[in-house]
Amino acid sequence: MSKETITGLAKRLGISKASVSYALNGQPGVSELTRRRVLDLAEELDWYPSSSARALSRSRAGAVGMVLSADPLLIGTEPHYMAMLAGIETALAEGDMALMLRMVDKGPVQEQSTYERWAGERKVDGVLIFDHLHDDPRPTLLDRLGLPFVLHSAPASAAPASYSGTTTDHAVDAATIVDHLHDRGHRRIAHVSGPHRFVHEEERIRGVRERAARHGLEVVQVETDYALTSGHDAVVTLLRAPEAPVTAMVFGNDLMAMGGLLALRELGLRCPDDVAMVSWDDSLHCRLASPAVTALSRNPGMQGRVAAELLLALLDTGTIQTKPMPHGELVLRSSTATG
Amino acid sequence: MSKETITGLAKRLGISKASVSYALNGQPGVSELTRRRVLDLAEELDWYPSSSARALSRSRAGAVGMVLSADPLLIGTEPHYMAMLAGIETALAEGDMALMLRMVDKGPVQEQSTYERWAGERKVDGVLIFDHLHDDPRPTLLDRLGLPFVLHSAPASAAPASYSGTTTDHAVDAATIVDHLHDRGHRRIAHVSGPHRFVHEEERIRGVRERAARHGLEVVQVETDYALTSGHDAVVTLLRAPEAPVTAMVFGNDLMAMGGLLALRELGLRCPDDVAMVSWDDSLHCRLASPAVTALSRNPGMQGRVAAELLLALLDTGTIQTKPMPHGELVLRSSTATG
DNA sequence: CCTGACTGCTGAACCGGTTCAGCATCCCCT
DNA sequence: AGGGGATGCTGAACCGGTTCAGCAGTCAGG
Repeated sequence: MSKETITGLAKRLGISKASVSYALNGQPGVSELTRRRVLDLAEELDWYPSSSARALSRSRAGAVGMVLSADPLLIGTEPHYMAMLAGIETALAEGDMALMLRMVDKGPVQEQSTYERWAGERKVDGVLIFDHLHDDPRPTLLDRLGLPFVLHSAPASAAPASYSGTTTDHAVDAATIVDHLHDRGHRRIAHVSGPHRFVHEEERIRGVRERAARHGLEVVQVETDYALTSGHDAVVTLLRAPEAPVTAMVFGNDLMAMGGLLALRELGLRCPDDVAMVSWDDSLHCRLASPAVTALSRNPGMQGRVAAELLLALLDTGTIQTKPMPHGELVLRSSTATG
Repeated sequence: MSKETITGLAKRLGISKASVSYALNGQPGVSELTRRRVLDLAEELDWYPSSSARALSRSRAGAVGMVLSADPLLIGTEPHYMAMLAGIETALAEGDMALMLRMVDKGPVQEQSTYERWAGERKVDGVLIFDHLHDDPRPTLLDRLGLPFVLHSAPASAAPASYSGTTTDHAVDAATIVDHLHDRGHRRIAHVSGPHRFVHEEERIRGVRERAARHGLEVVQVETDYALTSGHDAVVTLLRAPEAPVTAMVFGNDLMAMGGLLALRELGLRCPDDVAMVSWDDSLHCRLASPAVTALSRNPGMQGRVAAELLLALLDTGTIQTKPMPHGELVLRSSTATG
């Protein structure tokens, strides 16, 4: 039980607190000999400076926060989040920052009051936000609170220069997907997207529509909410429609694609023979499904890592930068194979 | 930007810091009138006391830590972790505690040095540990460090009374699974377990063996490491064995069960006709697989929540308690259906 | 009328670090 | 020999809360 403090160390060594502090932090003002003596003693006692005392005097918490604002069920089943989190944590650990995690289910209000609280208590030095919304209230709020932030994975078209973030060009990804379906001979496709309030969904929708137009493809758009059952229901509705049926479907995430597969099976239809499928997120689900589902692989772990690094840079040096993420790569699987 | 401090509040109200502090914390020593005035002003300015100053003077961090010690790939694909995390976070939020998360991949050494650091810096008030090992060094270490902890999901047989934790009776779960396979007419089964260094795996293995013996079943044990490919490889090995083949397999987690299904498909065998399968963890993977896999549902979210509540109680009142978790329920699916 | 308990409040110490201004030394240069 | 600039160190203030001892004022009981 190390009840040791900096004063204790100083006494043992017969020097002042100040010198110990300088020595520990690699600051000038102490001789190399003294520095060594301090570091050695600290190691020997395995003593670490109290994080709260440090936070208080430096006015820096040494932690960044992240709010996962979603249905716990969705969070639990979406491998995407965990992969992203793992990337983020790795980068933060290297920058010697702790990750403070909060999960809220009652939507944006809870998320925002979490930020207010964190800012007021100075509990985190910055936050990472994602899933950019139309008229997103968060950047304004965070600016007002003076809480630095990085906006992760904002659509390229909506990328604002006034704050740090990673951007994704969904138009390119849309083109990749649509081109593939066109190659495979599809002429009428459905796009089952997530909620339109997400800016990235809008960009995807526009991307799909424009690229499809170029090829002379018809597109049916359906808005849903990323849940497994929504994917299922969307497919049922699509296939019951009076118009000519689509021959391929693009899903906004892997869960909906899985729901779609279930629906197809129920309806006695086969994939890809009757309907081909593509998921906008790749995950183990897509690999394991039968048929395995063609999906856009976007490496959420690496992306999370980059976002975290941007945040560290912002906190360290105040550098505001925007980093475009690499385009997704379409992993071809059976769900879009041609007979 | 609230640069307000407790001194500021005190000045505005013309009273002392001490009174403001008492008022805020619901402590006696101030009149109801004064308390109201303080609380109202705090609300109006939306001011919150600095967490680091508070942590320093109370010597309490207001956060608990958790180290996820596993291959990032495994973490990202195991829905189990996320569900548990969601439950834990919910309980902590209610107890007004923050969750500090760290992910390490280089195994136990990193995990232990994280605890040393956290304890030294007094960055967390307690930690949650899980995946109890044989001769687990962590309880001893944490005791030495004076860091309170809760051991989540320790096997009932190994439950020590000296510290708080949740326990799981794997023998009962093993019986549930074995009974089911016996009912379905299997006489020779395989048990593909996780690493034996986990105490719960040992308890499961013993549980399966004993129950099987009672029914006169033969059991083939295989030790692996929870990875998808390990499940796959185990199945290939099992089915190539010269002895009589098993007709049912029990997998230590959902990923291995998925790997097993893949292997079966490759070998041109059918589930459940040629080999039946059961997973010890339920998850979306089991539901979505084809055939859907019979699995033991254990509600990791609820269990995480209970563990977090134990930790809160321990920190609050020092209460050491052991809570047994409900037995798992076998969700019957096609992978063990009879013709 | 005096005592003692209780209420409401305050000044000051304290938590454990960081950081600034200031003070010796010592060395180099002219 | 003396001025100027590093170098190495220290005392004290400060970060923003909590908490303790103490001090008036009030009020009930003997």
